[in-house]
Amino acid sequence: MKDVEDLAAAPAVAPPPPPYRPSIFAAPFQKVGDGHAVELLSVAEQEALIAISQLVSMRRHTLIYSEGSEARFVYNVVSGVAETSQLLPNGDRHITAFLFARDLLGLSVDGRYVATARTLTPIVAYRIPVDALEAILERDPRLDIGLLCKLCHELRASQHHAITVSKHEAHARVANFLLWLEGVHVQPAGVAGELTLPMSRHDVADYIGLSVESVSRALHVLEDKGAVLRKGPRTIELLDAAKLRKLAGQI
Amino acid sequence: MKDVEDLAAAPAVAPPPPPYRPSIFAAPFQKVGDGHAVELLSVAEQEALIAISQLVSMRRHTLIYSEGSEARFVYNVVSGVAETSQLLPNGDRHITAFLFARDLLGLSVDGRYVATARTLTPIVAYRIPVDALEAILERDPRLDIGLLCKLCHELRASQHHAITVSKHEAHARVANFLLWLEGVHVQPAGVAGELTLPMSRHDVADYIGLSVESVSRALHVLEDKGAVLRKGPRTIELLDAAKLRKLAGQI
DNA sequence: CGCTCTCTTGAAGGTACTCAATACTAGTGG
DNA sequence: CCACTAGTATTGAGTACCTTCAAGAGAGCG
Repeated sequence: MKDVEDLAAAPAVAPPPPPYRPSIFAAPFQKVGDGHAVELLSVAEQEALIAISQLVSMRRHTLIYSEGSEARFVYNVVSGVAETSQLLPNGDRHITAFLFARDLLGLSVDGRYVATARTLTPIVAYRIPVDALEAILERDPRLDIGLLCKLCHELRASQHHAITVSKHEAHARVANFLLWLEGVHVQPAGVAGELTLPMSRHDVADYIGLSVESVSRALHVLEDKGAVLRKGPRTIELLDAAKLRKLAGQI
Repeated sequence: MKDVEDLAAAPAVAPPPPPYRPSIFAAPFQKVGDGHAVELLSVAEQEALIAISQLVSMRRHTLIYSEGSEARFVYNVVSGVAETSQLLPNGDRHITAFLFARDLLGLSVDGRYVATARTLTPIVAYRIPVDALEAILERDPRLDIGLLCKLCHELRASQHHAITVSKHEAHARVANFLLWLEGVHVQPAGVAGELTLPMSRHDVADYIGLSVESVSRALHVLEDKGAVLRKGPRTIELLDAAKLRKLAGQI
């Protein structure tokens, strides 16, 4: 696994803008809209970001950046799935987030990345230099507000994740995870109600705080109760969403 | 317990600015400083916030706002401790955050508060109308960046919380909680190494995802191992910080 | 000073974890 | 195209931990 930032001299540059544009998607905190996520970047802001960014593509299972290394870029995912993780002192790995199209990654503190990021699928993303971004932020208050919304959105997701992970039995956590994934992950042209998992059982386990075996057993339970059907390790059909919600503790 | 926003006609207005000023405290994401939290508001920004805000004080165990109600204010805590919580469908209560001086509360989505907030101690805070705040944000990019830093800080805290809560045994969670509290909660003039808990066992349990009894037992374990000493239900002396860190899994 | 609420402690039961072995998938090379 | 292989996923048995239910001790408030 190679760190793409080390390849700065010869990055894999994807084709020009047309099909892809920078995009930030989140629910605004203002009382406009119906509470659903909307595009937060104006065309002008997209243009400004395109001007300072580079569209890069990476293969699956590629290290994007490492925890603790100098944070020079922020990434805006165009397509594909990535994950951010942190290594705990005892050797356990905790996945802090899965990131999809229209998400941002590259959170840093004191100029250093707080997590390790890697791709789970082939990915296309805008790579935005932080110093150039900061220069834009100084001048464009509307862009700042868009980012504020996105961060609020992320914060809320993280709090929701903490809830999922703290209470609930194993099968409830997995049920919650499947429902969440169905909502956020745009499926690659498949059968309706069929969920394609871009991550391994190990990733799922490290995300919801269970052992790999428990995830497997939990899926078995959900299948036994008729809520889902395992069609393959990475393919799960949601048979009964209502039942799944009930098993997830969402009553 | 009364909702202070319903008392808008006659709020408890605290004395003029001198001793208290709006303050936002967080670690910036830029590579300046030593990685520690710093004040993010300039004097001019503090003045601007004072101009649109009202300094309010509330008694202990007072409802500040309810989940789902219209989000008209953001609060900047000056002194005291508050908590935000969410009620789960199954009746469990999950505490999303404890908030101290220099923290912000009032996160909303689509104009509605996402959690219920209540005071744990007597509290003094700036109550900032969101519409007036948005007007300032439109014009002051630097303030936006301050808020971005604060949100990053919160997001990181929330992710750390999710980690604490997902892995780890009961005594490790409690040890982590005590160490975290020592770091963020300015102690009310007490003995060095002595921790005053502003929240009940029930609150702690709902925060770290354990039962009240398990929290109690975990404290017993930490005491048995010589890491802490319970001097009272709300007073805990940290005898051996290194040992506590080891028990917390921070090695 | 007594009451109530909070906190602690005890015992039984259930759930997830660890260790271990087997089945399967997918990627590789012949 | 097929066989092989390494990694991934599932299943089983035993153990350790947390939760629940229950009762008692302590603190704080009127």
